[in-house]
Amino acid sequence: MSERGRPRSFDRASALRRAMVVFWAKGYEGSSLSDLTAAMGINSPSLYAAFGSKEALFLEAIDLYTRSEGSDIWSTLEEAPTARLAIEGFLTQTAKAYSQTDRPQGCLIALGALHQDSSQGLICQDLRRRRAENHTALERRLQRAVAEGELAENFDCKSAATFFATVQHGMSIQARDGATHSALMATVNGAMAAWTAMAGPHA
Amino acid sequence: MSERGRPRSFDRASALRRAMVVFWAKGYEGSSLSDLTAAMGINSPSLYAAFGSKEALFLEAIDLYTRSEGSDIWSTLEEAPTARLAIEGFLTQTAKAYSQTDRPQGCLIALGALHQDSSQGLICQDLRRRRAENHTALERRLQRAVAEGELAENFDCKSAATFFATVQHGMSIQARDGATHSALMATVNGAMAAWTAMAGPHA
DNA sequence: CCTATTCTGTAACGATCGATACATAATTAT
DNA sequence: ATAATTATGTATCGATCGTTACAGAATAGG
Repeated sequence: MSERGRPRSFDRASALRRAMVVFWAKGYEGSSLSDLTAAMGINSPSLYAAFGSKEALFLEAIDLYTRSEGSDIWSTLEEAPTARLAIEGFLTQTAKAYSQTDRPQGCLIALGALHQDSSQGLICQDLRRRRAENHTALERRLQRAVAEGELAENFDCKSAATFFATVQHGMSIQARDGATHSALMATVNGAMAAWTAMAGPHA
Repeated sequence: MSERGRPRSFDRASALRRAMVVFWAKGYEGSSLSDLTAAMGINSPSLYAAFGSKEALFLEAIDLYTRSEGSDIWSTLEEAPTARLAIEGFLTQTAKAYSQTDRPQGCLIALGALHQDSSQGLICQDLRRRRAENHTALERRLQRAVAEGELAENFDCKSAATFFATVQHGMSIQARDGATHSALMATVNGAMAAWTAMAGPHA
C-alpha cells in the first residue's frame, strides 16, 4: 500500500510545476536548491523524498515541460493539412509561446543546459535527445508531404528540417533578449520566405 | 612606472586566451575558479592581481573573443561588394567558425550567459549589448544596400536583420549539439533561400 | 492501545564556490 | 646595501553548494 505513513503535506504536481519554472528561468546550473525549495514552498528533505535529487527533479520538470508547454507547438505540426501550414503554424505557435510575459521566455529544452559538464552529463544528454526528436518530427512531417505529393521528390527534407529547427532555436535566444511577439514574427516571416524558395513556386 | 616590483611570471595575454576558451566551453556560471586557474597555469592570487575578479576576467575574455574570433565573420559583412554576398559570407563564415573542432563549438557571446541572475547582471548585460550591436551591424549593412539601390526602398531592413541574426544564434545551439560543417551549411542555404524571396527576383 | 511506516522541520554534513591574508621572493629606485 | 614595490605560493576565509541524519509528527494496520 502507498497510503500508509504520514501523508504528504504539499501537492507534488504543483511543486513540480513551480520547479519547472525555476529551471526554465535560471537553467539547471543556475537553479540552486534554495531557489527550488523556496519556489516549491517545501524544505529540502521533502524535495529529496518526493523527487530523489536535483537531477531527477530536472528530468521530471523537462518531461512536464514537453507535455504541457510543447504540445501546442508540436500538435500544430502534425495536424495542419499541408506541410507549408504545418511549418508556418509550428513557427507561429513558437513565436506566440516564446513571447508570453507570464512565464520565462524561450524554450527550456533549448536553453536549460547548454554547457556540457561532467556533473551534468545526463541532463545535457536528455535535452540533446529531445532536441534531436524535434528535428526528427520536422523531417518526418516533410517526408510525409513528399509522399503525399505536396513536395517534389527531390525536396531535401533533412536540410529543411535542420533549417527550421535552427530557426526555432535562434528564437529562444531572441526571446531571452526580450524580443516582442512581432519581432519573433519577423523571423517567422523570414523563414517562411525561405519555404517559398525551397518548395518551388507551385507550393 | 609600472616596471617596479617583482615581474609577473606568466604571459598575461596567453593566460587570458586560455581563460577565454574555458568560458567559451563552460559558460560563465559553469567555469569555476579552479577550472580557470588550472587552464591558465596560475594560482588564484595571481589571477586576482592581474584581472581583478572572475567577472572582470570574463569581460576581458569577451572583448578578446570579439576581436579575435569575431573579426572574420563581421569583416566579411562589411567588405562584401553586395548585400547578398555580405549576408551569405557572414553566414558562411559563421558555419565555418562554429564547426571548427580545435575549439569550443558555437558562439561565446550567444551562449556564454543566457540565464540572467542577480549575481551576473553585468555579464548578461554586456553580452546582450554585444548581440544587439551585431543586430545593428546587419541592419546597417542592409540599409546601405537600400541606399545604393541594390535593395528596394520598401525592403524591411530591421526585420531581415532580425531574421539573419536569429538564424546565426540558432546555429550556435546547433553547433553545440555537434552539427557538422555541412549541417550548418544546410541552415545557411535555407536562410539564403529566404533572401531570394525577400529581395525579389531581381536580386 | 501499540507498532510500523512515511513525511516534516531543524540542523548540519563534506565539498566547493569566489575571494584574500600573509609571509616570502624578486625586481627597481635611491 | 637598503628601502620600496610588486608577484608568488600556501593556506584559508565565510558563504553557499547539493545532500542527508535525526528526532518528532501524522497517518494506517494490528
